[in-house]
Amino acid sequence: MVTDKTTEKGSTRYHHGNLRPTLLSVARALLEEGGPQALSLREIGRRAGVSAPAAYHYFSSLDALAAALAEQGFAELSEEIDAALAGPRRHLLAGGIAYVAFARANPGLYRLMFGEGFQAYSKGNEAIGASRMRVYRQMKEDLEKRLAPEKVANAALFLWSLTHGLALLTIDGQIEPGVDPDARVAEVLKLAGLGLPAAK
Amino acid sequence: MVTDKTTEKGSTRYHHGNLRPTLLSVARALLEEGGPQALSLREIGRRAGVSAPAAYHYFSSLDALAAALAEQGFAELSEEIDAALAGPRRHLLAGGIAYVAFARANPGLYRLMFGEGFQAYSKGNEAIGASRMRVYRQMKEDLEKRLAPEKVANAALFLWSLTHGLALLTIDGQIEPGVDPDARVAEVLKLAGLGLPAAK
DNA sequence: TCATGATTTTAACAGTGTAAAGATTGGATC
DNA sequence: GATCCAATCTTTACACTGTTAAAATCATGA
Repeated sequence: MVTDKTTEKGSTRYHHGNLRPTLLSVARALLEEGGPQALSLREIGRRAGVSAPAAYHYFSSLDALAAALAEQGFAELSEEIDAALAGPRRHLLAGGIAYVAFARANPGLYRLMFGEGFQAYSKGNEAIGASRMRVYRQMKEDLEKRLAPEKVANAALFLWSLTHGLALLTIDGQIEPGVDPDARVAEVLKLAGLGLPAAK
Repeated sequence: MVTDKTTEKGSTRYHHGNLRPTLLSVARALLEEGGPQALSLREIGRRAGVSAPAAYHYFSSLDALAAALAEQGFAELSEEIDAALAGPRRHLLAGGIAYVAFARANPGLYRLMFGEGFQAYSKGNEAIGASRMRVYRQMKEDLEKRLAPEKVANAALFLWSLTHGLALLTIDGQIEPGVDPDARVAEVLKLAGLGLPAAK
C-alpha cells in the first residue's frame, strides 16, 4: 500500500511523518476534549493516521505517553509561574493567579498532572515526581525570603493547598458564570495574605 | 447447577444473596485498593461471587454504580462535618479537620467524589451534584453568621479551596511522614483565620 | 401445584491496551 | 547507483473490558 500520508502541514511524507511530536499533540487535543479518561492509544493512532502499535516505538505504554504529556505540562506551568514572578505585580499573588490561569487554560492537562492517575503513570518515572515538586519549590523559595524559617513549612502547604484547590474548583465550574475569573481568583487569593475579613 | 452460595455472613443462600449492598461494599473495597480507575464491573462481580451482568439489575452502568458510591460518600462526609460542627471545638476549624480526616480515611472514595470522572457519572444524576453542594453549604452557612454579606462568597470559596486542596495534597502524600496529620492539618487551617504569619 | 415475576447466567459484540511477527522504507556503505 | 541495515510502521492475535440479548433459574402468591 503506497498511500500518501499528509501531515498537519499538508506536505506529502516519505516513510511516515515525524510521529512522536504528532502523537503528543494529538493526545493533548484528546486530553482537552475529554479529560484524562479519554486518552486512548487507538484513538490517538487513528487521529495521527497511524496504526495503534506505532506509538510503542516512542512510548512503552499509554501511561508513559501520559507521563510525557504531564512533563510537558509541568514545564509550561513552571515557565508561566516564573514569568509571573518576574513581572511587575506582587510576587506571590501574581504567581498564584498564573497558576490558576494555567489550570483554566489547560484543564485536561492539569487534571492529568495532579489527578488520580498520577500514581499509575509516575511509577518508575522519577522525573515527573520531581517536576511536580518544582512548582512547590518556587512558592517555597519565595516564602523563605519573607518568613521566619519555622513558619515556612506550614505557610507553603497552606498556599499550595489554597491555590491547588482553587484551580480544581475553578476547572470544575465552581466559579459563578459572568464574573471575570482572574479577578475572582485574585480576590480569593488575597484573603491568604489578609486572613478572613473581620467579623461584622 | 445447585452450588452453595455463601455470603459474607457465611449462611447458605436461596436464589442468590442480597446483591445490591454486596456489590456496593465490594466496589468500595476495590475503590480503596486501587482508586477510581480500578473500579471494574467484572472484578466486582467476581469478588461478589456473581456474574458480571448481574449488576445490571441494580445499576444501569458502571458509572451509575460509581455514582451510588459517591452519594454514599457525600452522605457520610456530611454527617462527619455535622458532628464536628456540633462538637465542643471551634466551628470552622473543627469542620475543616473533619473534612480532611474523611479524605484521609477514604482516599479512593474522596477521589471518586471530586475527581475527574465526576462529570461522567453525574450526567443525568442531579442528586449527586446536589450532594456535592451540600458540604459547601455547610461551610457557607456558618460563614453567614459571622461575616458581612458581601464578604461571604469570597470567604466561602477561599475556605473550600483551602480545605479541598489540603485534602487532596494529604491524600497524595504531601504531608511529611512522621508528623501527626491531624495536628498538621489544624496548623495549616489555622492560617486561614490568621492570615500568613507576619514577616520576620 | 403451578404459573408469574424477579433474579441471575450464558453467549456474544464492540471496544481497549499490548506483544510478536512481519513488511516497508530512508540512508549509509561499497 | 545497487545493496544491505536499522529504524519505523502494519498486521495479526490475545486477554481484557463494558454492555446487550436471550435463556435459565428460583421464590413466591394463587
